[in-house]
Amino acid sequence: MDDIDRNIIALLVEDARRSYGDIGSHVSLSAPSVKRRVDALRRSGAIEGFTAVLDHSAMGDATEALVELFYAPGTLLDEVAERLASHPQVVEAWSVTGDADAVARVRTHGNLELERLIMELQRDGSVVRTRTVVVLSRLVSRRN
Amino acid sequence: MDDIDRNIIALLVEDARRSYGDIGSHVSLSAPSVKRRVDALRRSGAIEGFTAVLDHSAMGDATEALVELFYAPGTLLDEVAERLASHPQVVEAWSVTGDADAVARVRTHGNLELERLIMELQRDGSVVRTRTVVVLSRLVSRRN
DNA sequence: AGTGAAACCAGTCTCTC
DNA sequence: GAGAGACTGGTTTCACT
Repeated sequence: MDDIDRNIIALLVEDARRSYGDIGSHVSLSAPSVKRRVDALRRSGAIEGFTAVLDHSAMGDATEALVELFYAPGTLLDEVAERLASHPQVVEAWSVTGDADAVARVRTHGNLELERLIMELQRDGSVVRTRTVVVLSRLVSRRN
Repeated sequence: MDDIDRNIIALLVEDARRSYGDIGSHVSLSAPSVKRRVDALRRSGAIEGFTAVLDHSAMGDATEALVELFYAPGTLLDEVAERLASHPQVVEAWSVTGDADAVARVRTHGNLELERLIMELQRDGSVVRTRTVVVLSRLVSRRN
């Protein structure tokens, strides 16, 4: 992983559909060389894949929230992760320090669906309590 | 925006470097038709772009945290957004309901840089208080 | 909105350095 | 590790439906 690799990654973060030749002209390398490096970066796991960046508000998912989750003592993380992942509205979730045990970032069509989701999360065994903050607006959103 | 568009979007979220022909064979459309739909989805803003998904822990950014920010009354959101965006470690930030005014998701090389970042955020005018939870592990991470 | 044909461009492989 | 060249396959435009 050298500066050229980091440069290639930056170019692919900016636009994942760039051609190898185009990337090569930015980093002074031929297309095959760029392909070899990108293949290596994917194999090493530094690049996990390529995805489309969506405008969810333009697609009906207008409500975002952070749900803090409090679990009963002795609850297993894998179990928690599995239950959270089973809800398609849970976009991201982390196990955290602090008074809550985990935080889930969720996206729903509106407050009604958010309310229903929170109740479902509370019914998923071992959840003792939740505390939700609703996202009013997105202040920063970096592509990486 | 019909079911075919939603299908095309799902395929591009899964792999943004898929060819139009490949997408077409999944949605029973020719490559040129798929291209026109993708162009339209980009123009409408539903698709904001295409990016590489990185493994940040494999690249030295091992520490993630959520920093709750409390601002002085009357602080302007645009100002807050600009100041947060000026720190490259701030990956995402939202204005939220609840007792905190905003939450920033940050990524640093380690606890030392996190500590320094929190102190810098506190020095950015109008910040009255911060409260930080450190991410212990990633439980769910959906690509969308 | 869609298709198929055609020209053009990009991806990928092998070989050589 | 990198480039050149050749082959394969993808992208894009156009005429047509």
